[in-house]
Amino acid sequence: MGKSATASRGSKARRPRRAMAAEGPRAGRRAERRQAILAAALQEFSACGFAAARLDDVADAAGIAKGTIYLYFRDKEALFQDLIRSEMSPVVATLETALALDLPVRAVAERAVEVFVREVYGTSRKDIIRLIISEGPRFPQLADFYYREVLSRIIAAVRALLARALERGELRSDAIIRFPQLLGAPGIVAIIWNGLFERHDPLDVRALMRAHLDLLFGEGRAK
Amino acid sequence: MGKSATASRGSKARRPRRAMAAEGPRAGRRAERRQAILAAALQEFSACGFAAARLDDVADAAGIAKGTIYLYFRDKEALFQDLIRSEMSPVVATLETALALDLPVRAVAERAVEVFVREVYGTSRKDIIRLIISEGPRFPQLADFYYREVLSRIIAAVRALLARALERGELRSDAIIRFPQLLGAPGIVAIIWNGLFERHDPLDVRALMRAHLDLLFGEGRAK
Amino acid sequence: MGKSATASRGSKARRPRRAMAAEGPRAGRRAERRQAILAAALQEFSACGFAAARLDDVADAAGIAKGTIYLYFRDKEALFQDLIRSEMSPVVATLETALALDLPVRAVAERAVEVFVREVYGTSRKDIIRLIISEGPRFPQLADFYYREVLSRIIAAVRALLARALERGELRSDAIIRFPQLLGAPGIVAIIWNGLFERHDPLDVRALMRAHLDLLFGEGRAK
Amino acid sequence: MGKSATASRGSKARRPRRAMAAEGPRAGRRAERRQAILAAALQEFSACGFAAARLDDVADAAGIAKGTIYLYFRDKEALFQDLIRSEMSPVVATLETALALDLPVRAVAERAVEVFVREVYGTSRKDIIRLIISEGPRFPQLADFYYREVLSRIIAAVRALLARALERGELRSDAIIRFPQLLGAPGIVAIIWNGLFERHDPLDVRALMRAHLDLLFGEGRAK
DNA sequence: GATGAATGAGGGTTCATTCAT
DNA sequence: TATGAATGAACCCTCATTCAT
Repeated sequence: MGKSATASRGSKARRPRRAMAAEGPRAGRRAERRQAILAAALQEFSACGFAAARLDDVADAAGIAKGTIYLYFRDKEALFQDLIRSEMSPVVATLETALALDLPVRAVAERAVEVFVREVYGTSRKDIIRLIISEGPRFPQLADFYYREVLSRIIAAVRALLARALERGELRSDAIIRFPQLLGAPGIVAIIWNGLFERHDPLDVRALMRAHLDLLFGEGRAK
Repeated sequence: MGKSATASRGSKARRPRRAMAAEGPRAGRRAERRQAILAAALQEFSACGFAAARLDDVADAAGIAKGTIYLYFRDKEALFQDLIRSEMSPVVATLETALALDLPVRAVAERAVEVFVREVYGTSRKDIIRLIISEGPRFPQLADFYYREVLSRIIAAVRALLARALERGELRSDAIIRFPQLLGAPGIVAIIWNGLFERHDPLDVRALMRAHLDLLFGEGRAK
Repeated sequence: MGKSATASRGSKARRPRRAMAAEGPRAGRRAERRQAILAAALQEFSACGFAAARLDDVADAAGIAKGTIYLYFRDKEALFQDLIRSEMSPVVATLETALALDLPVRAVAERAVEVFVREVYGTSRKDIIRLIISEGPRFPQLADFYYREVLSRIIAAVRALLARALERGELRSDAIIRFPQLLGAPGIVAIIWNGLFERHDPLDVRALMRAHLDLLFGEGRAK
Repeated sequence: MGKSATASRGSKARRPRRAMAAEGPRAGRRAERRQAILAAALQEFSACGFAAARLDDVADAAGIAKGTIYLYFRDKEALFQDLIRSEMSPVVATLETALALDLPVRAVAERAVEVFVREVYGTSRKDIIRLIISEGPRFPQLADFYYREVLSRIIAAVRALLARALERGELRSDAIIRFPQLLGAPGIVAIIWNGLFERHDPLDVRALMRAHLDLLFGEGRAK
């Protein structure tokens, strides 16, 4: 991630407090470490929750010393919040793009399902969502951020899509426009189910979400 | 003496606090206190999560001394699990009853929505469900219990209801029979939304769930 | 999360504090601290017994923070056991050497008495023995260790010595070969007496043990 | 123990603060309970030591409620000290009598051994001695009491016996007069051994003590 | 920068002691 | 007198955070 080459500085110069990640071999190394810590943090926070996760274990998993974490993050909470923030943003654009396609709703919806399954449910972002659900109530800033940067944007895109569909007569009712949450509900439920009951009763997410689309739009296949 | 198995301390089976539950003035007082502790615990666990909740605060909220908790619960975890178990069981029967009514699906579904809104969403049981979602992954026993005693029973009742409906031609498709989770999805989403985004964008649960029913069964009103 | 086995917390094998013991400036400092803690622990455990000793006081006496103890010892019990083990082992070799000398029994015995008085009775090892006597019944592992690493080796050395003496006709009877404990008995009694009645009736250990040897071997002086 | 019959009082009379255990059915019951508590306390203190013994367990073992203990003993320490005091006194007289017999030392010594084995080693008094050894250093009053009421009296009796023996030429030396502790040493060692190493290497006390007498007085049998 | 030893506040749990019944 | 529920101080242990190297 961004490991471009810059002029290596004369080795005696006082190192310049890193004003803003000027790209250099140093900056590259720095970004790598940051990523390693975030990855380890995701692992630990997912497994234990915020309060019970131990920075000791994060450091171990990242292959660094405990103190080093504090060179990259102010404290445990900053690490946690940065983690959440950094993971979700990228997927939004992809979803927005998928939802903006000028196709029949059903087709768009199926693509969005694909994106969700591939980019969220099938990756560690699923765990990020779980963390937001679990810890969000204790971290209002986080919920705020998530609402502002992720949810509201997706909801807006969904609303636009559905408005188009309504005009074209592709929608049975306006219920889902008033409550676009309903479109994402099976995704949320799948993530929760996966965390709690997978071993009692495994769930086929894709099938679940397709079934949901069938209910919303009728049985017709699209694409 | 802690966890290592070396220091021998004759294995005095911890005497089982209260074998008898003969109703007496004592038993009444006891049950009251137990309830007070559970109520306080719900408050604390909901607010902080299991790990971060402090028994000191539970005691304060219950108006008792810290040590008293241990007269009623073996330890923090037992308190937590007892809390979950004791709160959820009662509602199951009510839901089962509602779902067993021999009426059109839509009518039954609306009644179930009512039960949910009144008995779960409108009460602290909503917080219990949040706790199960948040802490369940770290307490497999809890998830097991919840699946066995609550979910599987409700799902069975839902399936029975839907099978009846299918025979009568009241169902557009069998999708929801294959994934009865879809029926509960809006409830779950509402609870989560309530915890995270209520202040950005309040949600009318009843309307949300009605809208969902409209999507599933068509716009027709029932009852 | 304590003792119950329910809350799952991935079994992160506690990383083994210090694998390497390569002598460095760090290792030296480390060993010093360890010794300081052990010395403080001896003081506290001797004064209060295992159960009543407070790690807070150990830390104070060692001039460190409470938490630091746990960087060197797993828990209170490990500290206790390590203390016992580390203090007693060194003296065994010295005693074995003294007992293996090819001299008349009486002479050897007198040297052993000297070793005991100088290396045990006159040092804090006396307190270690008191601790073994007091706490051993509650710490079978400790009694086992002590029997295996200390007592049985001394007894074997004593038996060898006495067997030689018996052949040479230096022994009045074989009684003491059957019960080599009798040779050490005055040492034990002296330690106990010292702890209990020193202020009522001080005891001259050396004289006591010499008198005992007189009884066992006759009045003859040796050396 | 002292269950004599007195006039039972009219049941309305204010109970008279029990000035001094006036013998009555009440007093008898009281003494019984006291004994039960002491017996239970001996069990617990022996098994766990003073600090680790729990009054809860004492109460359970005595078949009474925890609070009741405080009707008979001021606090945990008083219970402990009363326990030690009450158990040892009786045996002193017996030993004094045995030691005062006008027989050859060896014979007297053998009788004393018998008394010890029967009245101490074979009974729970052995545990009392263990407790004095273990806890005495932390309870100076106890050591004082024990020295005054038990040890000094036995030592005096032993000295008198040995003085007689010396006059009659039954003694090889005066060593044992100077250190009468030597006579009891095997008893002490046996008690300690029993607590620590019995399962590694069981000990025949009687044989041990006889062997010791052989060493002190020569092989001759007596009686 | 990186390290990891050290810190010490904090929280779960125990248990001697009290007191209302 | 007897009870046993209730108390709360005390203590072990953890872990986020700091800082000398």
